[in-house]
Amino acid sequence: MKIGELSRATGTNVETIRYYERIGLLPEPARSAANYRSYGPDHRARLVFVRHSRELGFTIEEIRSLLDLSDDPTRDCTEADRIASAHLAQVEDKIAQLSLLRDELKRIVGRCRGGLAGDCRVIEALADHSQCESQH
Amino acid sequence: MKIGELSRATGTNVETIRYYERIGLLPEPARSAANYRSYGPDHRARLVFVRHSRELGFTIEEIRSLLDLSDDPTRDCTEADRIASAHLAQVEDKIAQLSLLRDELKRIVGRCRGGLAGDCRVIEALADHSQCESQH
DNA sequence: CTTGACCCTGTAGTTGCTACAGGGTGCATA
DNA sequence: TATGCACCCTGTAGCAACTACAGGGTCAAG
Repeated sequence: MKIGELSRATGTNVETIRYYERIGLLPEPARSAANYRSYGPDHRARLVFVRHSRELGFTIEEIRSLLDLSDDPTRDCTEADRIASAHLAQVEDKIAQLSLLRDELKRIVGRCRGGLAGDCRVIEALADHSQCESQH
Repeated sequence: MKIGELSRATGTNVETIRYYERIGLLPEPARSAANYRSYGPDHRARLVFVRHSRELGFTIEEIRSLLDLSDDPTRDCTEADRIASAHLAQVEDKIAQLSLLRDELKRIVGRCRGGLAGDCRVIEALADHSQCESQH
């Protein structure tokens, strides 16, 4: 299949596929006589793996490690679990941090009475960290 | 005060202060005879405003608008409330999205029995989106 | 007089793409 | 046969919001 077909089959931008190849996440595919990239089911499966991992928020480097593991089925797989666990912890941290942030924003928003900017509670709150209840 | 003092006073990297100046978020300060930047309380207050807004996740462009409002106290301030509300909505979206993600990751993590990568449930789950319960 | 901490400008790197510019290929239609 | 259009190629530059140098100047203490 050509790059456009792979793009449609996986919901991945054509430019992104070429980018993944450039950074070595996808192997260089065979080329047609016209120098067009030609992909098979293995390429497709690998790209699906990459996209799915990206959707789950893994970084390119994490995905690289996960691909290395999956390329060598004789390796110990606790490493994969370690990467995923570390990522889960990061996501949970991020949620906690955003929740604090949301609470502060809620307190700030809606204090506006529609008056002049000079009296605006929103702007005042941004200028003065001590009005915040938490370390965000 | 010199840039290093302002840096310590606000917990902002020196390079970041110069960056804010370059993109027009902070005004160009006066210079000493040795061409050192020289800041006063107004600069400091403005930088505190910027940093606090950044900590709350506002983009530079949003901060630019908020600073414009705060620079002209006769303007209507509903705009400030609108920016903050839109940002709050974005944060809430992000939290919801990360929560889905966290749930999927939790299901994936810990399925590893410490065997070989060839049988790894973690890697398998990443390769196969259909094992997921939600659209993430 | 030298050491070290600070300051300056300008540029390049980071992450994960995305968007051209400027060209070539391949197939259907007039 | 011409020509239009969708697709493909490479290479480079842009995005956000910084961060990290390189290569130089300034200043006070010992």
